[in-house]
Amino acid sequence: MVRRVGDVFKALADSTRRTILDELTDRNGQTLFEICARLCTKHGLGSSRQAISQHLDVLESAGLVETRREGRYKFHYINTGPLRPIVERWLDRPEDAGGRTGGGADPAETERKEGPT
Amino acid sequence: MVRRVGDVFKALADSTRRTILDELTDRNGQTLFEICARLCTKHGLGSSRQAISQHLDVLESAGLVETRREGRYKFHYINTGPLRPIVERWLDRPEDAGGRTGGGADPAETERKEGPT
DNA sequence: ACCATAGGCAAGCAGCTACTTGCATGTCAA
DNA sequence: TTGACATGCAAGTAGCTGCTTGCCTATGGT
Repeated sequence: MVRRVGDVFKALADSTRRTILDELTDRNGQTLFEICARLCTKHGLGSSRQAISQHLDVLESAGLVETRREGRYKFHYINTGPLRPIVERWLDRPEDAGGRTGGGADPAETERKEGPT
Repeated sequence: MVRRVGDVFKALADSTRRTILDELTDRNGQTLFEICARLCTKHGLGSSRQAISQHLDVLESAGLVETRREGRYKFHYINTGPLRPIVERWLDRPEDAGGRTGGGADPAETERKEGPT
C-alpha cells in the first residue's frame, strides 16, 4: 500500500478520527467495540459501529493506527510515527525570510512508501 | 472569527494549500498574483486566481496565514503558530499505555479563539 | 477622467466523503 | 453443531468542498 503524506492530513481532517486517536492515546490496544463504547460514553459521539470501522480503516491507511488480530478480536494501536515530520515541514524554518531564491520543488508532497510491517 | 482546532487540520488537508504554505515559507509576504505565478511555474499547478484566493481564505481562517493590505496589494504571511500544538496533542505522550483510566474529555477539540490581530 | 491592475463576491457544478443499511464471514462457548 | 459475538464488505445517499464562471470594487498610473 502506497502511503502519501496527504493521507495523514486527510486522516487528521476529521474530528471523529482525531477523537479516536485521543482515545487510543488514553488506552492503547482497544477493540472496535471498546472504541465505539468509549466514544459514545466519554465524548458523546453517536457514530455507528460501521462508521467507526471506516474511520479506523482511514487511520490505518494513513499509518496512524496499526492493528493486531487475536482470535475474533482486533486490537488497534496508535502509531505516532507519521505525525512527527508533517508539521516540521514548515516549523523548523526561519519565519523572517523576505526574498530568498528557493531551489526547485521539494519532494515532500510526493508519495512515500513505508517499510513492511 | 471563531477559530477551531479542526480548522487547522481541514486547512492542511488540501495539497494545494500545503504547497501555498511551502511557497510562503520560501518567500514570505507574497501577493495573490505572485503566489499564482510561482505555484504554476515551480509546482506545475494550474489553479486559477480565484481558486488560490479561496485557498488563502481558508488558510487565513485557520490562522495559518496573516495578511497586510498596502495600497492595491495584499501581502500574505505564513504563521506557524497554530501548527505547534496540534500534533503534540498525541506526540508527547507515552506510547506504551496499556490500561490507564483517563479522566474526562479534554477540551482540545472545542473552539479556541485567538486574540485580535 | 480614463484605463489597467490587484483583488473581492457570489452562484453553480462535479467530485469526494462520512454515514447508513443490509448482509456475510469468522470465532468462541455451551 | 448451534447460537451469540466481533468484525468485514458493499451499495446507496446526503452534505461538504474545491473549482469555475461572471461580474464587481478599489487603487494607481497617464
